Amino acid sequence: MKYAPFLNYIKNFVDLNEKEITFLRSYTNYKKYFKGQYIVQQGEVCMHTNFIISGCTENFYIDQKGQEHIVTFAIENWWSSDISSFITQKPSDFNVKCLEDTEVIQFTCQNQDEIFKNIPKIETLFRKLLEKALVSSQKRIVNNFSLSAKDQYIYFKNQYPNIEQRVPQYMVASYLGITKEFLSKIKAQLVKNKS
Amino acid sequence: MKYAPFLNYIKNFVDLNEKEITFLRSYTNYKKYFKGQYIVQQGEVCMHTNFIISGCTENFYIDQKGQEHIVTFAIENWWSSDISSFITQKPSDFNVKCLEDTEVIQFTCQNQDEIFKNIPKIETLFRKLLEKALVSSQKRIVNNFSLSAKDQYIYFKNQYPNIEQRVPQYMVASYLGITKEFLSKIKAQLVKNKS
DNA sequence: TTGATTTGTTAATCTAGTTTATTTTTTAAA
DNA sequence: TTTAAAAAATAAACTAGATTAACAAATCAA
Repeated sequence: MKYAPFLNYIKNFVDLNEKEITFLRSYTNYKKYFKGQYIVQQGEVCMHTNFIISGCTENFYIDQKGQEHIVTFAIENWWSSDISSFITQKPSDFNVKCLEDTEVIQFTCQNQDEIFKNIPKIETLFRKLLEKALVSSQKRIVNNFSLSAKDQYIYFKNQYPNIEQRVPQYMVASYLGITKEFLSKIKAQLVKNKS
Repeated sequence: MKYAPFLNYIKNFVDLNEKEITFLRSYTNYKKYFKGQYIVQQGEVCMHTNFIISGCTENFYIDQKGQEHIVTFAIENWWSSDISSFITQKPSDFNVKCLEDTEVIQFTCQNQDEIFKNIPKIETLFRKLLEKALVSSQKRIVNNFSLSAKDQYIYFKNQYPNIEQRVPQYMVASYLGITKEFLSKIKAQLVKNKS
C-alpha cells in the first residue's frame, strides 16, 4: 500500500480517524518520478507540495552568471517543493529535480486548503513544521556568518549523515556555497589531520 | 488605545467579532521597553512573541570568538522573538535588544496555544506568516550564494529602506555579515560611481 | 565648551576561498 | 572488456573581503 509511509508519518504527530484518513487520501495522490526528472522547473508554477516516500531530490537554481546553486536536498520522510511559488502560484525561481527514482505523495494548493479546512489538526501540524523549517533556515544563515567552510562541511555531515553518500561531491560543495575544488581541498586536509 | 495598531494589523488579514477581539486582548498584553533594554537574553528562555507597535529591535548573537552578529532587525508592524527558543521553551541562542524605546503587544507560548485553539483563523494567519518568513529566510540564503557584498547591501537598502536611517552603519555591516570597514569601502565606491 | 565615547574612514597587509588548467579516478554504457 | 564520459584531486595564480592600526567626525554628558 503506497500511502502507508505517508500516513504513518502523519500519525506520528496527529491522531486521525477512518473518515479523516479517507478524506486525506482522496485529496492527495501518489506519483513516481524517475531519476533526472524535474518535479518543478524554474519559470513554471510549483503545482504540488510533495512528501517523499522514497528517493532523493535537489532544489536548485541557476543565477545570472549561469551558475547552479543547490538550496536543499530532500530524502525519505521530508517535504519537497518550492514553497514560494506554491503559495503564490507564481513562476518558480527554482528547480526540483530527482537525483534518484523518487516516489511521492503530493497535493495541490487548492487541496491543501481543503485538507486544512476539514482537518484543522493537520494545519496545526504544518504550522509546527514551518516553525521548525524556519528555525533550521535561520540556523543555516547563522552558520554562514560564524563558521569557516570547513566547519560548515563538518556540520553538514553531522546533520545529514545519510545524504553525503547519495549525492556526488560537487553537489555537496554547491549546497555549501563553495567550489568543488575547495571542498576537495578541505577533505584532503581533514584526512591528513586525522592521522 | 494601545492595542489599536495590533488589532488593525490582525484585521488586515482576518475578520474578528467583538467576542474574539475581547478574547485576543485578554490573552495578550502591552509592554513598553526602553532603548538598550533586552527583551530576550542569550541563555534564557524566550517567553514571548512580540508584535512591535513602535520602536526597533535587533536580534543578535555572540559567537565563540566573541563576535557579535545581527540576524534580524524588526520595526513597527513586525514580529520579534526567538522562535526556536519560544517553541521549544529552551534557552535562547540569541539576544533581542531594543535599539529605540519600543512598545509591543506580546503573548506567551501557552497563550498562543489558547488563541489558536479558540480562534483558528489566527492560527491560519500565523501559518501564512511563517510561510512568508521561511521564503524570505531562504531568499537571504540565496542572496548569500549569488550576490557580492556590494549587491547584498543594495538589496538590503531596497528591501528595508526605513531601517538604514535608524541604525548605525556598523550594525548594517553586521547584518550583512561583513566588517564595518568593508561596508565603508563599498559606500565610498557607490558614491564615486554615481558621479 | 570641553573632553569622552561612539561611530565612521582610509590604507596597508593578509587570507580564505576562487579560477583556471591539468591529471587521475570512478562510473556506466556498449 | 573496452572505452567514453563524469567525477574527483592537485596545484598555481588570483581576488573579495578580513584584519590591523591610525585617524577623523559626530554625538553626548557635564
